[in-house]
Amino acid sequence: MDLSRVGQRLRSYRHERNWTLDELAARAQMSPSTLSRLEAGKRQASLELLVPLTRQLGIRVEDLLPDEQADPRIRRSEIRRHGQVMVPLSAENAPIHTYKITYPPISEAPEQKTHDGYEWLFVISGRLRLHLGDQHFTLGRGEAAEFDTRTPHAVWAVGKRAAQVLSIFNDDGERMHTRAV
Amino acid sequence: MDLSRVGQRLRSYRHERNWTLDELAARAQMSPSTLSRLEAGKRQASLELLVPLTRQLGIRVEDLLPDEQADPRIRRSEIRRHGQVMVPLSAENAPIHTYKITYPPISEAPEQKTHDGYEWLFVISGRLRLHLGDQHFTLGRGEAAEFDTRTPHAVWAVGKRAAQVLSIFNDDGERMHTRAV
DNA sequence: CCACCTCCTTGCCATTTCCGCAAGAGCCCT
DNA sequence: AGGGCTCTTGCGGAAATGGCAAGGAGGTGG
Repeated sequence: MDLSRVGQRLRSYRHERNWTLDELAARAQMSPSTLSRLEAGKRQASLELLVPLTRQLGIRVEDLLPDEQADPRIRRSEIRRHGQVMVPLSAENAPIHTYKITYPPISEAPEQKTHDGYEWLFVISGRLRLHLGDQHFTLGRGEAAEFDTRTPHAVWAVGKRAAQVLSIFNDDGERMHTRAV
Repeated sequence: MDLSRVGQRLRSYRHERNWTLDELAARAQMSPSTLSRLEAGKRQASLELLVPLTRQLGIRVEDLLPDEQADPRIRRSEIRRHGQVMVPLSAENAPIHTYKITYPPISEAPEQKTHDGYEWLFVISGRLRLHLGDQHFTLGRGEAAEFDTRTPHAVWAVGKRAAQVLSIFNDDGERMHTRAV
């Protein structure tokens, strides 16, 4: 993010209004020299200075920052729970949740769980055991499955290695491809 | 504007994401102690610090400021031109422009001008002379007029006193009350 | 050409703020 | 008790701050 032009933008907003340095400085309750240096980029742009100025100019702080495509990269922390490592691959507020989940191999089936939602998963590596109600499945690398999570289900890795799984699910009980977009 | 809670908001956004101080500080390339003090309000909130943080958190700088009803007061400088004093009474980006204009009395009619737009005016005090194409009018206190500014027109004060006029106009050639809102 | 005005910039410098480091406080879990 | 995790804070050299006042730059009028 380029902050070097903040002062210039500030100045151009001031000029648009035909305000002098002294006038804006007085309205924003700071000395003209401070404002001059701020506009010239010779002072740090702190909120203490910027907020009164943007208020007087009728603009938002964001208006002083360069337009920027929102960063599309997902930057969330992995979540560790019951030995699983879940790496979120979608935004927190996204309608569909995507995770890469690493299941450690365990010898006994965990308890089956039930909740609203629909899940799709793909086995990247390892062998995955899926209990879905009374039915039992084993999925190898490259295999995929989808199921309604309102059915009691349990998922874990079998064998020696952990299983890496790409998991996509949503919160309500509908199939994902029928969701309104 | 209350800036004292900026740090608290920052912290709550971080907590929403279950990020530790060290994690966010590393992502935003600052030391944990700096971030700690910033969140505690013991450091000035400069853009240098805030912008990387808000980028990492996926929020805007404005999200750290208290919601505030936009100040409805118009705060613009008067414009002086040809001896006229124009006090803007509406925002710069408003669809309709409103001014209180003080016309100094002059003895000769200024040149008639033509431009796109529609104008409505009201005489607050003084006597106003209006030339509109071939037609000549004099307006006293309390009188109003409206005309298409594509017609050649000239406005000035006559008599000894300046005339104060409330003037409302828009930029295009339509009547104001027919504008789409 | 000089005086004057307005607008803005900048050197000065006492004072404040910054900020990384490392110690340690508080908390939870075993 | 001990260890791990998270966060806070004292310290001190370094950097930034900001009001004042001098002065530069540009325009206008005598």
